[in-house]
Amino acid sequence: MHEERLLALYDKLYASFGPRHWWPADTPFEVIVGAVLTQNTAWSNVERAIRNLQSIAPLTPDLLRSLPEEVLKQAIRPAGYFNQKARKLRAFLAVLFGRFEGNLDTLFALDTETLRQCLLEISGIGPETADSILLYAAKRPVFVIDRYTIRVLSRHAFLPEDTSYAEAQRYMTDHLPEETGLYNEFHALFVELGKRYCRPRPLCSGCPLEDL
DNA sequence: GACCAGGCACATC
DNA sequence: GATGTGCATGGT
Repeated sequence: MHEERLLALYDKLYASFGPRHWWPADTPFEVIVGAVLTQNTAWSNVERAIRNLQSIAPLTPDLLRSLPEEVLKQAIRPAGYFNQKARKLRAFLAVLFGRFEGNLDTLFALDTETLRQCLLEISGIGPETADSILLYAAKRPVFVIDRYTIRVLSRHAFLPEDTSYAEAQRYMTDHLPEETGLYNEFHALFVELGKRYCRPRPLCSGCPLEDL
């Protein structure tokens, strides 16, 4: 029942927007950097920050770790909260180099639950950032919830609008087949709908889901 | 100028 | 456990 309606939503979104080809990044490490930089920030601003970093050298853990504090901050400045985000990226690198030889493959060798806990212990990485890394960088079947996901699901009466992250996540995984590819596309489609039509104001103008 | 954006940590009740 | 606040840039 819930599953049918969710899949109907998915089909309608997919028919409207097509495959989103997420995450918009060239490497798993770039996914991680983008996931931190996009916290409460428009993606267009993150793109500038990532371009700035790439203009210095290919975006790798070693490069990022080698950058002086001020150079890093100035590069990511367009993404906002640059002091905090510089610290968050450094906190991730400290764990990556301290415990996993600076090697993402070594970090990603952990099982999904252990990896999620490991990420959540890093200051600056919360549930959405951790799950984005799990799904889009490590390719694990973990459903990512974000502001748009909750807004779309509540406006279309799947969930109350004050639903917590964990509750929304469980709702999705309880009512969908556990498939990385489905979770990947579905979340990306939520974001696309959210950005285009499901905004705080005006509410739902021209939304392609009106008859859902 | 107000509002919004692919959150999170921390303080406080 | 719920609620409030600071963090910062750039587009609409």
